[in-house]
Amino acid sequence: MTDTLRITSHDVANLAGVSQATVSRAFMEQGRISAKTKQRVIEAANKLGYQPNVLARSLAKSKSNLIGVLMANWNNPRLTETLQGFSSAFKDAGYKVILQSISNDDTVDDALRDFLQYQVDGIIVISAVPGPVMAAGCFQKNIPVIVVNRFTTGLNASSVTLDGAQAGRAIASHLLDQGYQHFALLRGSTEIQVITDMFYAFSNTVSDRGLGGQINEINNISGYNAGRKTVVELAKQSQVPDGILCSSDFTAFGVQAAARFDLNIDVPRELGIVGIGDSPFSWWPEHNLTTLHFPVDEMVKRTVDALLMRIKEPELEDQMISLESRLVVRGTTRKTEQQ
Amino acid sequence: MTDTLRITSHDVANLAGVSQATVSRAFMEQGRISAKTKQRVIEAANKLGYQPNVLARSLAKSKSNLIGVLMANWNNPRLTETLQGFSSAFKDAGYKVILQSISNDDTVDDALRDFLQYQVDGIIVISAVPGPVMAAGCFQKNIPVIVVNRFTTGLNASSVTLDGAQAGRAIASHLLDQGYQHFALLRGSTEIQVITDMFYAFSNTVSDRGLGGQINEINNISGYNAGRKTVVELAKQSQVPDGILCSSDFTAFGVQAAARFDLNIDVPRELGIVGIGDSPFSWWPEHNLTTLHFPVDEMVKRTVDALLMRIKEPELEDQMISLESRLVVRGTTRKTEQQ
DNA sequence: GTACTAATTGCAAGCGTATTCATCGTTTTT
DNA sequence: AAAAACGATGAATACGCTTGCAATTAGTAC
Repeated sequence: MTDTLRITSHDVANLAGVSQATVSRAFMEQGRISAKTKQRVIEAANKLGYQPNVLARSLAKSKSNLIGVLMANWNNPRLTETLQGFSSAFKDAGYKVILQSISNDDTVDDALRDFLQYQVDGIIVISAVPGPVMAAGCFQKNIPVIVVNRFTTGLNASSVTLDGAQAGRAIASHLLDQGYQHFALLRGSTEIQVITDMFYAFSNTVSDRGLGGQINEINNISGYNAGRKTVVELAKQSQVPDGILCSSDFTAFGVQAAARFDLNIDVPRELGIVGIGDSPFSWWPEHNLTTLHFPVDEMVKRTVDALLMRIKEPELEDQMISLESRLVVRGTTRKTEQQ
Repeated sequence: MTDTLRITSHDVANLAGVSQATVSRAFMEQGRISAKTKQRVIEAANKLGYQPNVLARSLAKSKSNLIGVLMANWNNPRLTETLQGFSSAFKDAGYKVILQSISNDDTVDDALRDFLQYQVDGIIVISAVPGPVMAAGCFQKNIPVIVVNRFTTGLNASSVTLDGAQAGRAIASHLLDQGYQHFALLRGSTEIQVITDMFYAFSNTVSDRGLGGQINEINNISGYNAGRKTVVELAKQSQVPDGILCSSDFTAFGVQAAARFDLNIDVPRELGIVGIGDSPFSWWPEHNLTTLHFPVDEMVKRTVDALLMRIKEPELEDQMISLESRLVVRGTTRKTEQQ
């Protein structure tokens, strides 16, 4: 095994007959160097197969060009798209993404600690919330943190989320317009602020209409089977609502299945179903789900812009960005033609 | 803004009254250091909020503990699960994952070049194949490359894939056992070796049975709409087969939709449909798809093991690992009871 | 208490690049 | 033609850590 490993700028310098500093300058954007020596250096580098060592560069510049991304939910297709978006967008901006996912035994803060050790220039947390201590640590080290898809406040971190209140109003309006009156609101964890906001706004909108609409809020329901079982249970108690809002598409699909396979309830005539996320297969005719659109591209863009801005100007304040989204009306809710 | 930034081992050394080298040893696994000074150092470090700089460590040790993962297909849920698996498994092994995804304009090799600049200790390429030049470059630098979900040979890279031939035989056997005879094989790109192997083995198995089974292979069909449209077209020409194997679940769902909504063909009686991937929602009763299981966990484990092994012992040879998988028989193919 | 060994600790030289400062050759100005 | 201004280059140092080597201390046996 011929050890051609580890070609450094010194090797290139020797071959090109210049100093190491000159090689360094040849590989920088704004390097003060004459065109022809640059040319010569590049040729020598190519001949040797030289690649600058980014780690050494990072050390020297005290800037890693690394962004730590923490992914806490791999089951939502729109969120994996978001992850993809981050990796592309940061690549275009000259950064690399270092990825971690949360497993059961380790916490958000452990992951953040690892990021700090790698000297990341910024941190994105998807669908989880950092602990206050760690968030303060990042703040003190001047490393911006942006929380995506979770609202959080008082934490030295920005956040980018859907506008839960706006969404709740939009969904309620649509359902009320279509004559639905008795609602069930199905959600998983009670600790997700955006959903809380959404359900709150939903309830308020229903009360404001003053038509005597009723609301039954059921927690800890998440996923297909849970959604399906819940509706069957409600039916057993003769408490089937005529409108169900689910905090995820998957739950909504389960609700739909209950109506279709278990209870023989006509959707959307007897029951309206609304999901959240606009999953890539929710438009398929076998589902045809009315669902809240999830603006992946905008979420990525706003997040990346905010983070890069903060990296460039550390004095900036945290932002709470909430994105408007629209309801995609399909076949699981009634639709008036004149709309 | 009190600039408490950049606490180094020197700062800790000062506070603890020891040398910087001692601080370094306190933070290493196998550091030759007495228990009580270690204790003292740790306390000082905590007081200052010190975190070792992994970049500097990597530079000094010529080992980055970084694994480059290149993701080329974000539409397949089983592959994003695989990505998640990699990030968890490498974390447990003391590595971090640096993630890149392929967009239209840039190539696999560009991404690999970036990985090399970050001095990664190993590279995983998911659903894409490196160019020969770059693969040779990695080999020369002694950085192991493993290609996942694509078979490739003669490239100084290992590969981990499904065993296409075994899968093709299993699927053909099942369909023939159930009396299907006229087949269509739908695939996307013709350049995926595993699918080629699968279709080849499928065809051979059909011929071997000698029942006069026919096979129509159709290329460049990928995704729901393409699958649906294709079957409708076949129907127009009265060439509807009685068994269809699709190179992805999504295509299979489209085929199912054509039968259900466009052509009113009875599945599985008149038409058997088989997908590949066992998508997380393929078991839902509205789909109930017979599909080839995708062994995510095993694929992750075999890949990680192979890569770590190669990092530890660079002399090892490349491996071509192919994983057996089983057909999950559900409602889109006939099922004999005595099975 | 002495001599010897083993365990700790400090010193200093890297790891590969960026960057300040001084030097030197060029070009422009008058 | 001399002075001034400028752009290109090299020498040297810093970035924060690891590690071989030497020096020191603690530990053991006699």
